[in-house]
Amino acid sequence: MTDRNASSAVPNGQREGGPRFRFAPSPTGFFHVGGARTALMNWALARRLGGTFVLRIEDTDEARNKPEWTQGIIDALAWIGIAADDEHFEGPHFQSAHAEAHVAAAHRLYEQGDAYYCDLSGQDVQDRAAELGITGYDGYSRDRGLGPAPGRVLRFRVPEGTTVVDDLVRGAVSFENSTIEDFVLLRGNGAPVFLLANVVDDIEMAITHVVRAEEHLPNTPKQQMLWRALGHEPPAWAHVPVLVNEQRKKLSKRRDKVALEQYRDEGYLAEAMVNYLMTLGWTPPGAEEAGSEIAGWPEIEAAFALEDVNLSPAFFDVKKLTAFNKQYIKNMPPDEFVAAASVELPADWDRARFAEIAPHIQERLETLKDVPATVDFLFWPAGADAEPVDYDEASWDKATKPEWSGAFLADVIGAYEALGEHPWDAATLKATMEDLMGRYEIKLGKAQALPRVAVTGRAVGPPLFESFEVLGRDETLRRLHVAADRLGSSAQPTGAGG
RNA sequence: GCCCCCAUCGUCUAGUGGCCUAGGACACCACCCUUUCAAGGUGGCGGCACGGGUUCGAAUCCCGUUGGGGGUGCCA
Repeated sequence: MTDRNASSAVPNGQREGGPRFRFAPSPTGFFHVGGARTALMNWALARRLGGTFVLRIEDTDEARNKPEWTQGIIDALAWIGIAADDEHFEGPHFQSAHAEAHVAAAHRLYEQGDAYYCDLSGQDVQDRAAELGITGYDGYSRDRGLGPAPGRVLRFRVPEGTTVVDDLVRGAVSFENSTIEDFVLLRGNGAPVFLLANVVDDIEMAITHVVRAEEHLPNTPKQQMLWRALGHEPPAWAHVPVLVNEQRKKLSKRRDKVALEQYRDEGYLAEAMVNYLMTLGWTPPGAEEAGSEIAGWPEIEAAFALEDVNLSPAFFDVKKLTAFNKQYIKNMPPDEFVAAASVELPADWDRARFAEIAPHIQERLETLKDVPATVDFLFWPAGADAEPVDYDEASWDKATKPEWSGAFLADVIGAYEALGEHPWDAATLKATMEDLMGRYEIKLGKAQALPRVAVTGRAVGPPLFESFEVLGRDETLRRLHVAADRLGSSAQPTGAGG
């Protein structure tokens, strides 16, 4: 069955203008990461092959779909680089606008004898199946010659034989037509179902390549029969594996975090998301030699091929996504990073001050959301009447544990104050502290512990001396004194001294 | 139940009969570097589901088993 000889070259029915791909989401409220992945694949192919990416909103389920969902889809696509104003982009088209064509096609099928009406209700079908010991519809009305009437559904007359689906990623997949029931085309109320609408629209829009998730594979033989019955050669099909969760179940919005928007809001970069999504089932060329799977869109677009897509479901691993995100943040141009990170900052935080510390935190972040907590100490109220530093007590305890800590802190304060008019810069601050270390026979790693907790409240953070420099002489010394006082008073009982 | 798909380290993958004593990435561990945390460097752990074939030779081809997934709507 793995006859993967179908080429990615345009198959039959190509019209001028190159191959036509399509992405046909239904507007259900948010954009699924799995949808993003298939959209990206279609986009890569459409652009490289000089074709078109058609966006079609499948909004035929009136029960749930609002105009804003459509805008949400367009925004989400734009976020991952699929721009509506790109020359390869077409749409959005709305399926609901073609309802008449769908119905007309159904009638044509009926006229041709490829479809017939049936007056059984869903319950009737179930009852008969139970009685006959079979599943699904048994073809009860096939030869009853019923005409259209309210309440009657129109069913496709599945022919005998075998239907072979030529899939670009899986090869030839064959289905025994006898296992496919006469499926519904028009509901009892006359409304067309997805299977039909989808095919009619694809034909109408001259789609040459249908690239979608594996869950649609079982629908494909039915759609292929429809294409033929409607007088057209089917398009090239390609079913890529689904994305699964840690339980290996298809990602679902009910139990899994699948909204693209959510990742965006949580500080993930579009480029990282795009790159990661494309590594699910596929590897950018040269990744092995480079020792990295990080690849920009141009590279991906130039190399992506359906034939190279892996066949098994892939686990959407947020940990790996996060690792990619960290890489991308680290590699951002500095000014771009400042701009992106600033969005996460409270309005009253001084942007200029943030820009000073930015280079020192850029390689320490997993997401943009981590920015505020990393630099917050620079924006705490300053001055004599400011609130006391909110120390992380565990860090404080550990930093004040060494018996020399209090004396060392006092020395640091003394030395820093002795700097007088000397520039308050990181290099000076570091050298000054290092001069003191000899007396205590400690290394910088230990020496900086208490000063760090004193000024930032925590045991970890951006490089210390740079932080002191950005914070400024007055506030740094003030916090150092506050800590010394706190240490002094707590040490009082045992009369600890220098 | 029935139909279809799939099966390489924990995860994502490279691999299309000999280059494989199976390579990379993420995660994890250790060490180095070091101003904490990161980053970087080095090393390590860890896999071809099982059983039959075919072949001089199989992770790669065939069959079966087992396991996983998807679909079975008058949803899309």
